[in-house]
Amino acid sequence: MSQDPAPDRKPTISDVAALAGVSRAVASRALSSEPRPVAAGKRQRVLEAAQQLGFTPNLLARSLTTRSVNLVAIIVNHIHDLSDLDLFDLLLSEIQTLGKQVILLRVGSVDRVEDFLRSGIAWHVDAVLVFSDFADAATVRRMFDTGMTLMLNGRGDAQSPAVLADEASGIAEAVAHAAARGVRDVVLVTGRATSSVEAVRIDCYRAAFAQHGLRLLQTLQGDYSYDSGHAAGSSLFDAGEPDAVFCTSDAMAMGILDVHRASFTDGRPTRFRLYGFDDLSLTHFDAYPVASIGYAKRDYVREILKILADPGCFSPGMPPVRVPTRFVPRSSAG
Amino acid sequence: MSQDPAPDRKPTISDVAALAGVSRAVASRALSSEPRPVAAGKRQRVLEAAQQLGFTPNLLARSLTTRSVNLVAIIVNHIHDLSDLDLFDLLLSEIQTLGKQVILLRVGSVDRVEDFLRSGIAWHVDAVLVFSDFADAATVRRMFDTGMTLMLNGRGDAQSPAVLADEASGIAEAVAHAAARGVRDVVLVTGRATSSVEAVRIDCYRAAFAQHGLRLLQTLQGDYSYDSGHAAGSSLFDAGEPDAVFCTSDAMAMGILDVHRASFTDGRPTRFRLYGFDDLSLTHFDAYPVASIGYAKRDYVREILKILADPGCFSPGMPPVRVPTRFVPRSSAG
DNA sequence: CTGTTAGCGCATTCAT
DNA sequence: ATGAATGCGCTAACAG
Repeated sequence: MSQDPAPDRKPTISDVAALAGVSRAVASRALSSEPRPVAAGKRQRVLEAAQQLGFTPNLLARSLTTRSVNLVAIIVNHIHDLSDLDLFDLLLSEIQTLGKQVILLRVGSVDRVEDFLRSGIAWHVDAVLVFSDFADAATVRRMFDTGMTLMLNGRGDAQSPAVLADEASGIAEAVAHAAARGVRDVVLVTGRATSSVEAVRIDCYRAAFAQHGLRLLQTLQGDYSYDSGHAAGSSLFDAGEPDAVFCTSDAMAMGILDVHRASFTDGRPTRFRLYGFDDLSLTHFDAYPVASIGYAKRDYVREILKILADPGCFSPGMPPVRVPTRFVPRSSAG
Repeated sequence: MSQDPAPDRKPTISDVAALAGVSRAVASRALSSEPRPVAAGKRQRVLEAAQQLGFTPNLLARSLTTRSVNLVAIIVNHIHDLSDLDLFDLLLSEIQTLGKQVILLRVGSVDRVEDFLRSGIAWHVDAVLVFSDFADAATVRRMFDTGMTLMLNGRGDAQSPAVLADEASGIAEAVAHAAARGVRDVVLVTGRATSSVEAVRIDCYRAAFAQHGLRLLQTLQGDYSYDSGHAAGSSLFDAGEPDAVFCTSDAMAMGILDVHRASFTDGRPTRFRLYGFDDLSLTHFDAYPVASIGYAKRDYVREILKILADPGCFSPGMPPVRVPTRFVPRSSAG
């Protein structure tokens, strides 16, 4: 009981209760966001007392009993995992709208990831959004004291909800676009196929090529980066002259574009058509008019938030939510 | 006392103590990272018991008494405030190395910022890194229950430590570079001067122009973005032909470069020299060889971490830590 | 060096 | 509808 609230100490709910002349329990109920039974008069007095004292509930103490911190973790390998900043900006903003705050975990260079995660508040978050492919769903579930692990990295399982881009649709559109323009021979520039997402992506391209009777002259391997695209650019014609080059990231396409800028006039191809992937906002810059494949960020974020806001909407066994990708024509593809 | 640890409940320190046959206090001390007096034998037993039970301390409970959560908040307006991703990536990584986790707050679109901050765990963080210019030091201190608010937005005061780029050095170098190449007439493209950082930056340019006897034909105002640079590009020659154009952001310089790409051959100027600001990693892309001004990100992060790791090293009244900027020549400046 | 005790601030029984 | 009492899991203060 705080008969004499120390001037330097932050007011607690006991102080509020004392000032309002009620018990702590009543004060707690009156201050609760949930509608709990409290006499109207007392509720009023409690609210006024809280106001007057500048009372702020201690959320650490609260979470001790409620077992909820209103915190969600976002796990990335590096910052660049969020292939586009606009996506992350939107995601962060929307999560905050839910009244939750975001703790950002970069596991790229952490040696003992599990220890690192366990020894921080992140262990107690209400939900985990996994962009990094550092672990599969089962491992992630073991690493956090939460039932809600949202797999966005393609390594999910039936126990955890997942939201994934449906890459097939966009890739099919892009390849059809090329085929319709008379493309016959193509080159594919990929990232490392260690991530399952990339493996799927590559399969989609292969299938689409086969369907349209396109000939795959060669497959070059990069690491999604601009520099690796630049490097791939040098060996682009090693296996013959392609009519089109498909890249599994915009950054690599930009590297290639820069190596072969002479083959483009006003961004339009004279030697081969160029297709990227991700629909980076950067492709709006004049110098990199890279035709790309992407999904509506707003839809993607909406699906994530739907699950975050109402975890009950997912039950084990449900398939991943799919957000369709679409082909985004730009001059590099003619 | 947990005589019979429920199988579904996570083991607490009481369980560990019981299994090890010691009191909770001893278990607590043995598990502490600080070196506390415990008999070697008991410490061993406690550690084994913890191991065996898979005990993980509840940091929320711990922080309730220690009043420290090992959490630092980073406040930005939008994600793009971290003008370069590489900086943020490094910063995040280094903070984690300190054993702290990062909660990222985007206050850009939040209506009642103060309420938002108070109603989340962020209120309890150990330190706050303020990149956003949404508030001055005094306000920020009121918004968090922490003594450690690190001002990185130029709105600091004597009570809080600050780390700032010393823009003068780099700007002086850039302008000197231009003057040495015979530049006489210049145009300045700025962001909104509402932020004090931008105001300082503009003053530096003006002073440097005056010192070298350069004539400022006109000042165009953008908002740091590529699009605003693009827009400014159209009115570049309204007040005469400049020999050089200085921009207070690389993005704006890139917009201008794209509007006037015909005036550059292989990135080198034929009509006017172009200078940016920020030294974005993007300027390594061939298409945007923008000469720029920047600081060593590693130094900047190191200064921040120095303060974070040892808050005692700052005492009220100390001036901001200054990280020098340098001119980074690239072909756009000839 | 060790065990007992008393909180940290809050939500939640369970009687009334 | 209310209040007294209990517990969340842990650390700190105090005796021994």
